[in-house]
Amino acid sequence: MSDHQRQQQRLEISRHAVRLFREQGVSATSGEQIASAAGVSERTLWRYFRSKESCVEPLLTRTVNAFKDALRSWPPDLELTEHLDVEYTLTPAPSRSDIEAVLAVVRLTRDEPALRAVWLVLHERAEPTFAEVLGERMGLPPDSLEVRIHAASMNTALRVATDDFAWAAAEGIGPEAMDRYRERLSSALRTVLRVPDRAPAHGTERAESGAVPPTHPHDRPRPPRPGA
Amino acid sequence: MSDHQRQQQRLEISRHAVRLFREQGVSATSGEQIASAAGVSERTLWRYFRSKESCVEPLLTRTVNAFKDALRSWPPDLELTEHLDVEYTLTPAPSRSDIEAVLAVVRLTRDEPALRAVWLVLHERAEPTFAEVLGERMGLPPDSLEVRIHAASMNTALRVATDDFAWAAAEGIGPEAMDRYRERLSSALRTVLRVPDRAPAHGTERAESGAVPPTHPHDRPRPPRPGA
DNA sequence: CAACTTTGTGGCAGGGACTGCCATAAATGA
DNA sequence: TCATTTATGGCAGTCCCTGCCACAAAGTTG
Repeated sequence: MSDHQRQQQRLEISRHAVRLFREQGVSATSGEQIASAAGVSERTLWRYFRSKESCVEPLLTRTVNAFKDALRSWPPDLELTEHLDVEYTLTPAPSRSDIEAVLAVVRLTRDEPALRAVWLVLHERAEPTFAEVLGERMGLPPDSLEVRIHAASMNTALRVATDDFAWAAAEGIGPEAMDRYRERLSSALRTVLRVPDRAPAHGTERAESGAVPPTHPHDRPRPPRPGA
Repeated sequence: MSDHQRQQQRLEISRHAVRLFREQGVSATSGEQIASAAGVSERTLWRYFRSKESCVEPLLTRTVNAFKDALRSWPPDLELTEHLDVEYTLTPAPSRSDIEAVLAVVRLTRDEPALRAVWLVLHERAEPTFAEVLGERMGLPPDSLEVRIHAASMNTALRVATDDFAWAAAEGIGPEAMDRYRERLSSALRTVLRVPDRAPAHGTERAESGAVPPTHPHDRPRPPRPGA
């Protein structure tokens, strides 16, 4: 079986899993349900995914992958943000419904610690790739501390911006939402990369800290008693 | 039962869990073992911890907490790195063996995805605190995108530096190792905060990308077949 | 085409993580 | 001292997930 076929299979399962998670919640969705919805036996489901929650991975990865692709095509003579403005559309590969599914999952991660974990792990896994590109740029080895830090920061900026976007676009995504997203992402990357801004300082893109607060009171060790 | 007592109990269990994880590996350690080692019933173990792996949390949190404390005592007239050099000793609260345990766990996270996940989640949970301090500093609301990004970057820098340290100090930690750690952490934070360096640029603290490479080939979807 | 090997899948059994429920003990307070 | 709350243990049960085996599909060699 080709690697590509396997990926497709995983993606297909992922779509079903996410649909069920959205409809019923994660804990109310059993592995058996996912398996039968995807038309495979439960046994093979566990061969494809190590855990119930990791079923969302193939879909979630798409946001990071889109960024990766954009990064790799980053020409040396351009600002990163400028390049992303034209390149990082996120619309090419994934369909509209896929995007909405991804964003829905991101929102789910707020209250589902296990999903949050796969989201974070998934992002971290992308860091070596970022480090490679940045290392190239900076003329430093990709495994040097400095490059790794920058890569991780970039990663983090991407994550925060995406989180933000997921909540801002909670009800439907129009082109203006996408624009807002790119704008926020650019802003985030700029603060990380500290590219000399043409505008004097801040004041335009931040200010109103609008949108839904994507903070995460989520996890906590979950002790029996919340109060005193 | 006081909150503090509960914390102590959790910490105590955590020590046992980590010891067992180090001795036998995570998967070979059962919840029952942890419970009986800690002298509680399995039932109450699950009341204290939502999962086997999260048992390491109370210990792991100490590194982040130490940083939090140092951050909070950051006087307005000092560079952060200078402040940390004297304040962030990490030795005050936790004992030597605790520190070693923490570092061992951090090393374990390389090959134990579940542990890696709690490590990442734990770090992310600290970001609001960082954001509060930074927001204060920057005169911006703690929930503004810019502040959150900076907080997250700081977080990430701390994580990468700690990871690095855990591997560099794999065999015993002397004072020189601690010094190296602080140095690396300072370096990491400097690249994130981009504080104007007194030295012309780089060239002193990075250069040799020494230490053990703390990259993480760890997770991967775990497909049955690695090759073709 | 036939025999053989390789690879993907399903079924079954089982272990272990985790939860709900109830009984009971310990702590708190009047 | 009694009543109430709170922490714990035991037990049963569910579900996630794995090891094993048997079988089918696909590729390889003669």
